[in-house]
Amino acid sequence: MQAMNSEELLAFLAAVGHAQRIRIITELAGGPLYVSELARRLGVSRPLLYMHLERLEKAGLVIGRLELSDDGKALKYFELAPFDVQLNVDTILAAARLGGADAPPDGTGEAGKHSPKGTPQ
Amino acid sequence: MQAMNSEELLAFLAAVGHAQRIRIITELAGGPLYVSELARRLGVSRPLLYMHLERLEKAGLVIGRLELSDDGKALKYFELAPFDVQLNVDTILAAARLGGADAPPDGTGEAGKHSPKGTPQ
DNA sequence: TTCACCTGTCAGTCTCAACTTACACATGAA
DNA sequence: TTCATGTGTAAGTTGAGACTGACAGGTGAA
Repeated sequence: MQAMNSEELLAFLAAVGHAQRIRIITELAGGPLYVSELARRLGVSRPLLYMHLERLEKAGLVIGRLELSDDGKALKYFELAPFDVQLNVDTILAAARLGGADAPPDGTGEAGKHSPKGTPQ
Repeated sequence: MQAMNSEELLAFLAAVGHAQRIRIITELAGGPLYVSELARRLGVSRPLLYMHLERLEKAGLVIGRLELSDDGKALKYFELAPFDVQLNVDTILAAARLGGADAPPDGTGEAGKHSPKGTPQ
């Protein structure tokens, strides 16, 4: 979970930055749940929940596994993946330096320019 | 920057979770810049940049101030606000507990339920 | 007066994520 | 066979955010 590039960081932030998905995380914090049960608890349609879970899984926030219940039914369980991300200027800059989708094509982003008053150009 | 509720956390995450705004943060990390100059550096239209900056400001990530340059021109400078957010299951749960826009109407979200195999209902 | 800067905002278009409805397909139990 | 349960996906609609272009205003300098 350390040193993600800007692409991964973006996926992570976009995944967590949504009310429904925060609720999913909150619910899964109590332990693994299968999709239909989770949908019932949240009052959300199953296809919609699938989309959110897919997004969370791609971002590495949840892990899904197909499990066979005692009575032979296939249940898709999801559980929280451990994650811990520090978010400040330094970590964002570090991610940007690692490149990724949104990295500027040219290295025009040197730090330390500070020109709050001098005529810029 | 500590103990934000789910609403604030969501605003923060949604603000940072966007490629363009990550680039804005990256650029502002080098020091304050006024809008037109920033727009030029990023190759972004000014109205669009305004929207992003507005969003970042509402989330408390940047601070804008109108400044008068030496030759009497009004320049709108933006600079990074200090921020440091830890993102893991605990901090998200803590934010959810503080309530906010996405908080569930009923307190159905107690942790510690763990029913991965027992018949849920 | 005109030019080259700047701020600020409005009215659009467009794209994509979010969301709904509906289907096909399994299983075990009545 | 039918019902209630589950998975998985393929349509569609919709709504919000992202983005563009054009405007109105201000300044100082040529």
